[in-house]
Amino acid sequence: MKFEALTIKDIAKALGLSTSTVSRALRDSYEISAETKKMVLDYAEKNNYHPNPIALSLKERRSRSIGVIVCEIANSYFSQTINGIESIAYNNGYNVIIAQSRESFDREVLNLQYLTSRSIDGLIISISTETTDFSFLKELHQKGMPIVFFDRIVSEIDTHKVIADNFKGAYEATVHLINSGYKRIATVSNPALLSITKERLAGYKAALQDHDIEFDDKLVKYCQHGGMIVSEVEKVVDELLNLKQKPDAVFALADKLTTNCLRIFKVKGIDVPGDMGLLGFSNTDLTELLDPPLSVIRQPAFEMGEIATTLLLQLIESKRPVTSFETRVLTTDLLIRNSTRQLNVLAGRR
Amino acid sequence: MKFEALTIKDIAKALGLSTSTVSRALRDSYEISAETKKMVLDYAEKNNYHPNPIALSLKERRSRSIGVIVCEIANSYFSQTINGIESIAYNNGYNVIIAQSRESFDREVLNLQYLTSRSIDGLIISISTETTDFSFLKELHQKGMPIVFFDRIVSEIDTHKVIADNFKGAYEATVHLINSGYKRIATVSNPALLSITKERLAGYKAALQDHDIEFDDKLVKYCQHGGMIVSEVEKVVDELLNLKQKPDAVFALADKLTTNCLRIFKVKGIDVPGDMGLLGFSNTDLTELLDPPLSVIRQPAFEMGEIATTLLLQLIESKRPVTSFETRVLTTDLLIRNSTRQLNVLAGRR
DNA sequence: TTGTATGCGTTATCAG
DNA sequence: CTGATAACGCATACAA
Repeated sequence: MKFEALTIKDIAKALGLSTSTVSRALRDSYEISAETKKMVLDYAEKNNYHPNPIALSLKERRSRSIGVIVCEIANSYFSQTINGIESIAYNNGYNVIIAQSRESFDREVLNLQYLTSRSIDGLIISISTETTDFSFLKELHQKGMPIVFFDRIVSEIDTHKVIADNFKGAYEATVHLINSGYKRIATVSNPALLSITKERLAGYKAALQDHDIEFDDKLVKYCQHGGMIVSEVEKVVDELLNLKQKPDAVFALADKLTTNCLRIFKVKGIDVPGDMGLLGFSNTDLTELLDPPLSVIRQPAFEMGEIATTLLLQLIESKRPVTSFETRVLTTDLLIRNSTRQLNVLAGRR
Repeated sequence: MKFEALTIKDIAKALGLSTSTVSRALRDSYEISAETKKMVLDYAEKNNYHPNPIALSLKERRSRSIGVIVCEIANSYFSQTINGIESIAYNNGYNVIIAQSRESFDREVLNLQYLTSRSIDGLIISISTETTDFSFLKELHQKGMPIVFFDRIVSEIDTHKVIADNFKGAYEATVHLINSGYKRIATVSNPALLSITKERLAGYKAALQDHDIEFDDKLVKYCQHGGMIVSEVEKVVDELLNLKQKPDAVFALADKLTTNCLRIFKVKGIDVPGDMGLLGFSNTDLTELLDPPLSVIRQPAFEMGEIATTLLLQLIESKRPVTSFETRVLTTDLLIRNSTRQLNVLAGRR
């Protein structure tokens, strides 16, 4: 008892018409008589006819689906972004096909190959921490595949991009740490080559400079796998703690890094913010409920997903090749959690 | 400069062969001479040929993609499940198409209509809180669409199901609350008709009974929208707090409900676990870092996604109609967080 | 061993 | 107003 969907041909046979007549009737063509139209429409309605999207895709050379590649779905920032993507895609009749790179370049390329070659109309991607070779993406872009980058962008490829104002976010966060009395602020970050890392570190450095604090590159630590592996974060935290001149605060430059730093501090019995200040980028909606309530920089993930999708659909549906691309920069929110405890500690510190 | 992929026809023309020869050569058919095969393969390789998946889908009447409908992606439990789903799908060459019902029955049906009618080969779904009419799903199932339910299942439809042992999880959690000294344990739960609600409430009731605590239905509160709206949770918490005989603990029966209860208690200045015990189902990986560290029941979300997908692929790829379906029940983990503070409070309570 | 013809479901083009 | 036919890209039964 195999699933056999009703086709236009079935309707034609049942009604003694030709397929083209049925097709036109269904599309409400002006050249079909009212009665034929009604007959077809009624029959289609009653028998729950739906055009076969795959046949349509073949004909129209478009699949009405967009591919999304992120490193990991189970990450607040990315799942919120996908939420926004799905929201716009759904409203415009597009499917969203999800793939995860799991921070692996190889998987990213495989996903790319897999999704492309005509099965997606466009691509929204945030590249993996490992990716330094953009030739595949470049080629894809040159072949005419509409691409929108978000978060971890590839600056060399000229297309729409959606990012948070990472510079400003990091700047404000660093200033907040400085104003809270911290003097030696370390960073735990993603790989150095990632766009977000560069932008955030630049903001951090600018804030230090504006407050006459000397930049010390021993205080900048990188996690090659973006904090996916806890031990990796633990290693760099240990390195920081073993420095001759220990830092008094950590600025974590990504979601997983922030929460994993907190986790490691807890395990090691390091009191936050007593022994060590902590602030980081994070999009979980639980940061205010943490112990201590953690001040965080939050990215407008949902909106970023919405905007990326809107831009992508513009690219997909534009008749002429698009020549001018934009980079949307959204503001981040610095959410300051002033637990009483934190205030006391900070007061004592000053 | 439009994206024009290489087709089998192009290769045939370029090499002076017929399309069928090329097709067979590419599929490594035994009836093609080694030299022709090599010529075709080399040309395809050099020109980066990829078969058009849409044409393949039309021919084979399968899209090699599976649909996933959940209420919300940006929910730890569901994003973890999708992680597992994507993992298995990827390894088997299937696309994952995501759709969100946002706890709305109408959207769920629209998604269903949208994804089906031949554009997906199978469906993995956890129904929305609103859904009480399963006729659409039933019809789909009868038409032969392979379906696997997970988490919020539809017991009336006979197909594979993947659930956590909600009864046992809730039982153990309730027992833990009882053993911690709580005597009047309220529940905040999803709508009563949801499978998970029934199973969890049954576990809760059984635990009460086994410990000679009378069940009081005034202590059972439902949130129609699954805690998507904070105010909804706040309302039922208020109702509980206004009871003549106030509860001394809350057992939250779902992810969002748990964290939102904690959030509301914080806002209201209710100390957990001093003024009010709290324990709930939750899959965020931050519960141990919360204030207080929250004991939770965790579902094996990733594995559930993996198993659901494995079962679905079996259904899809089985030649004969499958007649015997199974319900996989995975054990939950009760993660007990014994903060010193909590221990003191509980010691004082006894 | 290779080529020709057909069909998957749909729409567009051309006839009638 | 309606019908026949070709085409989208591919695989395959059938011919050669």
